[in-house]
Amino acid sequence: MLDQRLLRDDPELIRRQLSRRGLEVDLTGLQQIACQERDLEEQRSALQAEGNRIGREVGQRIQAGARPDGPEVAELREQGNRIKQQVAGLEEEEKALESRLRHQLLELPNLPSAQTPDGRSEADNVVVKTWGTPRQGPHPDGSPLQEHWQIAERLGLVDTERSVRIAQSRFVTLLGQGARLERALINFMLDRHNTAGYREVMPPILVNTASLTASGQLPKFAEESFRCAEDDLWLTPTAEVPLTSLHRDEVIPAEQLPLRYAAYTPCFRREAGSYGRDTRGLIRLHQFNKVEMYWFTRPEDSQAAHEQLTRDAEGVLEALELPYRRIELCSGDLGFSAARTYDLEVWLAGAGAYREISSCSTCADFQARRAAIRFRDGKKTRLVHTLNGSGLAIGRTMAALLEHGQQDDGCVRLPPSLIPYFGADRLTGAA
RNA sequence: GGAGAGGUGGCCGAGUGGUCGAAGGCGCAGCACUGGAAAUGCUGUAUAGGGGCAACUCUAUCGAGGGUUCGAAUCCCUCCCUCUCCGCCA
Repeated sequence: MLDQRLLRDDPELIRRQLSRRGLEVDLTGLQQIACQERDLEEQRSALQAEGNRIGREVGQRIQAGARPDGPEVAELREQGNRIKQQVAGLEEEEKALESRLRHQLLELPNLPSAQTPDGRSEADNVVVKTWGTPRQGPHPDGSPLQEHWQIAERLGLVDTERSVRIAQSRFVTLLGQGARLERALINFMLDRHNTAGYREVMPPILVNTASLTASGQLPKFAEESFRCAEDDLWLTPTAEVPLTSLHRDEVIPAEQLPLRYAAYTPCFRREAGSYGRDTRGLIRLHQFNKVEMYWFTRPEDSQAAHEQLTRDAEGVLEALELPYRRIELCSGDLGFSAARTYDLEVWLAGAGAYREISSCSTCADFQARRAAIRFRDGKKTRLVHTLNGSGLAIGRTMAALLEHGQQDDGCVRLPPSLIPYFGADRLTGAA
């Protein structure tokens, strides 16, 4: 959420920054509401001060011997009642304005950071670096490299047809070595992050409306999440949601910062409006597994933290020997809560394309303001900065491993770092 | 699901209509004392919003929301949460 004071003082700055996202908004109305609300508050609190004074005086007179039902007390009562009515009227107006203001502010995305490059769409994103050598087909025997879903089905790692029976399309059932590899990847990543100093978290994956609002999924993107209608609970679309709310409404002691967490959770997304896209395989599912990293930092540390967070995600890809590149998102392609984002794209050898596997963002104080997460800075409290990054999306990691490690004898070789977790150096489809 | 108890400041805990943002204690910070520390003493120590360059000041907040009253932590209503016991259950 954007700062109300900034809205009152410099709406032009907000307008300019939002237009970098391709969002043209007229903020004059909103600014007026904000100022009007502040004026009302001033009037109201002055009246309340007067009312408090009268209340005190009644008490004093009665204690000094005045009769509670005498004329002088009755006069004060009369005044008190008048003020009470006026206050009630002002309060009502104020509440109405406040709620309008809040609702509209909750709909506005974060301001892009000064470092974020300008641009209108995905096409304007910037390749920051590439790592590793993308494997190009075909196999030595001349047969083309396969896509991960072909390999997965051939080796019996997944069962798509039966998944529809159990749930719907866009769900997957992992079997045998497929299930085992998924589990190995989760453990591998969590252990890695643990060693790097992230505290492991296993949060609830049903989250309430306040949590989704705090991290920015609500109110604007309600159609993206699955909802349990009878319970004010939603299936979390990412561990970012419970991790943000882990410290919602808290004041964190400054010496505890930065706080770093890593959580594995299943993630649930309705993927509304993506009909026909990525219909095969593990790329786009209603339910997928992900290990998420999350930082709470002092504002002055968040930029360095963003680099470190991204490096930590890259470290997972490097340990798995998967070629990737780092993309910096342009202002027009930023997610709702992000001020600045690096996407990591892994090379899918069979598809012959880079595919997003991690998104590492700093949200500056945007989520912290929604979630009221502060830290103590001397005498004052200030908003923290929050950062999140996938480390990594498990299904997409498996896809990349299958495509990257496929051999012409039909099996899939795994990187050495994964062998202790998986218990074998290759997938053969036996078991 | 049934029965009971309870939600007060960073923590413990007092407070059943009047000047209470709230006694007392703990903790924390500063100062004094000390060679240094402990102990002791003194002082200070909530959050949010508004006004002011500032000192400071106004308003709100005792789980949340509503009500009664000139005045509510205290009385009334609704809701939420926590704990204990019973039942059920991975």
